[in-house]
Amino acid sequence: MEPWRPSPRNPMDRIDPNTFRFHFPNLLYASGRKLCYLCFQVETGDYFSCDDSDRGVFRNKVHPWARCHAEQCFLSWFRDQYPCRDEYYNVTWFLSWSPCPTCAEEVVEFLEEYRNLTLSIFTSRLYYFYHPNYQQGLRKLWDAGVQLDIMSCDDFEHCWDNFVDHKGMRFQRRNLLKDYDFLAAELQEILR
DNA sequence: ATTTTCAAT
Repeated sequence: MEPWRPSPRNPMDRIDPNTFRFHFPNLLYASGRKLCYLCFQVETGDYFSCDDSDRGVFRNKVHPWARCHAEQCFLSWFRDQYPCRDEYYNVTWFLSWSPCPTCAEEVVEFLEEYRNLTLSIFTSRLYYFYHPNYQQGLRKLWDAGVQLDIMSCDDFEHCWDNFVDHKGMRFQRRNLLKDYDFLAAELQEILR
């Protein structure tokens, strides 16, 4: 039987403001956030100019026969969209949940394919951070040269401006930074 | 501070 492979799908353009406010806060107790959002930007070439970056949003897919984490959706989309492996790429992710160990492995393989690609991950929350194998997944990313950080106020504002269908509404931090300090300390501890 | 989270005993 053929293993199921996630097929590239088009990313969303923008997230609904309420979806952003529900799914993105730095919460330690993130009850009900049973989805993961990934906002990305891809800059190409020698000059990483922000003006012509490719942007979009992925969410994990759930099918009766298979699942696809948001990161896997991105990776398969990227391989399809940017087949050139030698080009210089600067990729940034803003994630609502940090990658699971499987996705971390797949990202490391992806970075081995694209030798001139740099990846920065800003995550709002740490997914199962107290499980050793999840911690190890994050360390593998770090060791592979991925920049890893907890989403800060500036990151939230950047996402609001670029990935949220804000219809002119001004950015408000509200509870977005609620457990930032705890999560940032925890991430430092994991990567130490 | 310590838990239920890329849904499902």
